[in-house]
Amino acid sequence: MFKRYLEEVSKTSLFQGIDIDDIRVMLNCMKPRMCGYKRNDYIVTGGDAYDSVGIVVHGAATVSKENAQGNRIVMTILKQGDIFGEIIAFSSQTTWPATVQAQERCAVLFLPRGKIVGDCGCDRMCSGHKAFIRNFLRVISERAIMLNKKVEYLTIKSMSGKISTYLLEQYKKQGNVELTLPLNRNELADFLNVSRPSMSREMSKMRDEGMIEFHMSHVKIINVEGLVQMSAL
Amino acid sequence: MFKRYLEEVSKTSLFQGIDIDDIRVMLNCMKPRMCGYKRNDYIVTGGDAYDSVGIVVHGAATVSKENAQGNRIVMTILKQGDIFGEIIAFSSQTTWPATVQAQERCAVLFLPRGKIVGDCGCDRMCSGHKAFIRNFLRVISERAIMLNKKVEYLTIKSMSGKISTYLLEQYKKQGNVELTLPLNRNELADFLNVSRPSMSREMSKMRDEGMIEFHMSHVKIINVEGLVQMSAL
DNA sequence: CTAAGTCGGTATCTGAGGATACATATAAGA
DNA sequence: TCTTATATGTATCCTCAGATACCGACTTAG
Repeated sequence: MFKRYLEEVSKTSLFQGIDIDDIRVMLNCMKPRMCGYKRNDYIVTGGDAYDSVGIVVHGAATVSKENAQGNRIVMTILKQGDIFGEIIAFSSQTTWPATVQAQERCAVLFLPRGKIVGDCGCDRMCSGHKAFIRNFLRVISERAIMLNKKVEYLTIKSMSGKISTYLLEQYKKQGNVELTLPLNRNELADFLNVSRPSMSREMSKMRDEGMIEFHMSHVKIINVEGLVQMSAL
Repeated sequence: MFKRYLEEVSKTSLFQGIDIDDIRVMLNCMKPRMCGYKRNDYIVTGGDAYDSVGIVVHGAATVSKENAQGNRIVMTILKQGDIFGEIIAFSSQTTWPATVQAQERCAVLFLPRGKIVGDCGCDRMCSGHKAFIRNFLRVISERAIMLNKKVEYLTIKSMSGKISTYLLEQYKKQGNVELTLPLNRNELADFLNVSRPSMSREMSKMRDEGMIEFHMSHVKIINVEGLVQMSAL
């Protein structure tokens, strides 16, 4: 039944490093639900009863939320292999906090929340199950770490602080004062939760002060110490 | 060996709902390390090698981080029963991201990260182990959900938006337009990441506009619709 | 009962950064 | 190649909220 997508499933973060035969056994054990959707179909709707983690085995979907007014805000885009609903699987939450909608024809595998930590028939853990649980823990942990980082950025008050913190982090990650930013100005402004023109203004100011040089996505840090200084504001 | 603290351990979120005899078996199985500290001792230092989840079984400790400048910022205070290091246990992170320091004489139980999903000797899951794993998943999930909520608040630009969102959430939770705020003004301002006087000013403005009434921790919502309107800004 | 501390509201001043509009530069397409 | 769309830099204006100071209301300790 799931044969067709076994390949895709094995590539997802949740099944990473698990033998494909074990995955077959586990899927039989967990009794997942496979659903197909066409463009613009609602996969899950915010407020609906929650009972399963979703895996996009094919296609793409958008995760959106609407505020009290009814303005819809797209939060992320799910691609093949991405999962959704994993954070609330083990919480006391009983409804979907957001809406997931098919961006194109797509297929989704739903794993019942209760079956994840082996409430399934098999007494002993199926052989891949431990790895699966470890993967699940890893996925949630990484989400929490990512959110934590986001909170850190949002908590920085001044814009120069945000920008220099971001640049220093990239510097640390890329190990070179000549950086290639992975985000364009719009995305970066969005990530730092500031307006694009203001960010440009600030970056130009930093350039005038001799802290950095830049052209499009290329940034060169001139004064590391100065940036460190600014990052604390 | 751990008998003395078995009672405390059984009350922590990680061991919630597990039979005390099972806990004893599990502790033998997981080979945790029990350490005692006196006031101001460093329990773990940011940057040190990470290998275990910590449980404060007695006393209190502070979690702090220092920025590039060297300014130390206290992030949370751990009380008896609280755990730390749980978010990175299953990530690829290998060092402690923050420093934990004893605020008073205290005792900490360290559970090796590798032993949590039963790499221990016992082939089959010890009977309480599934519940333990489920608890662990719940704890991390709830942390992620909390962080997610925090991000949502921090992302709201205007102060009136933050305040009305907060009040509406409390309204929803308490089910009554007459609210009792669980935070005092300082804490609330801190949570919303704004300055206290500005918040007071804004709340007074909302009162003058006939949206709310308040006195100390008691707030009465007069115009729910109006608040909904504001929460979108 | 006084003194010192804590908590909350208010007023004034100021500046960081948002909104907007527009110019330029790069990329994509016809 | 010329055209169109998208990304980026810049200038102007103006608002929102931070900093600071101060007052009054309560609380707690001596």
